[in-house]
Amino acid sequence: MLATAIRAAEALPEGHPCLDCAVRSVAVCRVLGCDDLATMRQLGWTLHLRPGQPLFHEGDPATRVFTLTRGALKLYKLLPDGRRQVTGFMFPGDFLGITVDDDHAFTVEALIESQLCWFPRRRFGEFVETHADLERGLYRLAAHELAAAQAQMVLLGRKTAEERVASFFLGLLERAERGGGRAARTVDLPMSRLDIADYLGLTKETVSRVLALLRNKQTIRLAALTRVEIIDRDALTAIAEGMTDC
Amino acid sequence: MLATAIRAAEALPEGHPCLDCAVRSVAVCRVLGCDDLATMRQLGWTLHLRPGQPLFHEGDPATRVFTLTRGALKLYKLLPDGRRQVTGFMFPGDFLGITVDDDHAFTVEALIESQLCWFPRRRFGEFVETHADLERGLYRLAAHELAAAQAQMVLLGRKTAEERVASFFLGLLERAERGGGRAARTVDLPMSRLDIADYLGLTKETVSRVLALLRNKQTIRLAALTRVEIIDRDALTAIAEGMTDC
DNA sequence: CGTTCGATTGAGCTTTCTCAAGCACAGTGG
DNA sequence: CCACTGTGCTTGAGAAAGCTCAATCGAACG
Repeated sequence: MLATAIRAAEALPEGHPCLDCAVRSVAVCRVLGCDDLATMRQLGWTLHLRPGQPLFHEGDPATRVFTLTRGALKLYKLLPDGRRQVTGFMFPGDFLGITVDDDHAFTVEALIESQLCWFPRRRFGEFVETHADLERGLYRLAAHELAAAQAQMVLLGRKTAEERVASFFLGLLERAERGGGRAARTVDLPMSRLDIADYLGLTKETVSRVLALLRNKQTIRLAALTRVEIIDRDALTAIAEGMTDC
Repeated sequence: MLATAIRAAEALPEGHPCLDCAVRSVAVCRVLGCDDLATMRQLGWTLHLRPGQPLFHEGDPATRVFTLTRGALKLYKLLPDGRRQVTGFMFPGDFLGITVDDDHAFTVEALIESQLCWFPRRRFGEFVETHADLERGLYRLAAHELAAAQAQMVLLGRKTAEERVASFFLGLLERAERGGGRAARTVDLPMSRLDIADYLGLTKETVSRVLALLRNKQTIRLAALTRVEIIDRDALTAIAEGMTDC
């Protein structure tokens, strides 16, 4: 199915306005498990974001659904006094539009130069209604995200700073492997230390200190500020699950 | 639709084996927005739990889906060393079975005497496939739970102990009002202080101390160990959103 | 009336936060 | 080519929120 979609995309001439849509639709289709690329392509529009640029804010009316095709996003919620909780990061192929409310429940902002494909929410909804497999894919996606959210609750409610950071790296690693299709040893960090801290329920200083700690333990190596090499994955897994001292 | 379902249930003679199923199906139907009660009734089975009795454990194969018809449940995940995160509580009418994995992602345990209606997962899946509206209801339910999980992430990652407890009470209050249909002033706490603590990412001692604090502030009153009266809901809301000192 | 178990209260401690200073790297202009 | 500057990262020291351990309380139950 994915192969079909890619072939369909490649059949278009370079620069053709539909090319991008097609490529992007591949992502939608891959995520939602839908095969009707032709229809998807007719509906889609393109959108670019610069680093730091918001896609929409918490409370904005949810009029569109998106698929991230290039770049990286952060999703977050704010408290009135400015405290922030990053609820997730998105990478190419990820779908953004699971909601039953009329308004968005969180803010989305680009971490780096990003490209998205979007569809009007209503038309997407109509399209989904005529494609039972897509509807099911949407449900599966929501169920999957729910499970991830529950794992994050364990992290935020019960893990130590070191365990949180270890879990974070492993999560990024698994995501990279899912996206890239093969085992990875390094992960990119398109987000700032503050973003990481706000995702893990810590402060940027604590994140920094734990990074230093893991570096001293030879568990990770900071290849660059925004690039971490996992030296000892087993150790990292043990730390992440709190099995260091029991 | 709900009225129809209830009438169908009441049409059966007292003690008839289908009565319970019918009543329970009302709950499933209410939650999932499905109207085909007759079919649901034919598929359902009954199950009772005593306080503290587990329904299933994290990692068990997910072979059934449930609707809670009476009582209250807690859902939790454990770390290897025993640390626990309660990811949610369930009350009558709540549906339990959102997963795409073969195994359960959390443990479920009865807080008090409880009654559930269950269906074999596979047969439920087949049934859902033939009822597009049910499939949509399932998606909406998952999306709703996802939003709730994200709100809980803010609580666990960024709120103070006082804010967490205030949010918890307001959540229970809203749930009670949704279930009861009218404004509520008191909430029952079928769970222990430890359960509350494990839900809020605190210790039972801290929960106890915050309870005393809110009591001294005249924001709540402890009508009994397991019953809280909300005296000043606005104040509680202000605390929950962190708007006390800004 | 005593026992038990959960809830509360108290005292000291630990982890993480806060605030502040120093560092490193990228971009800018002399 | 190199100092200048800004921004984000790191490191340090002290503070605080919440945790741990321990004692006490109190309601339910035999």
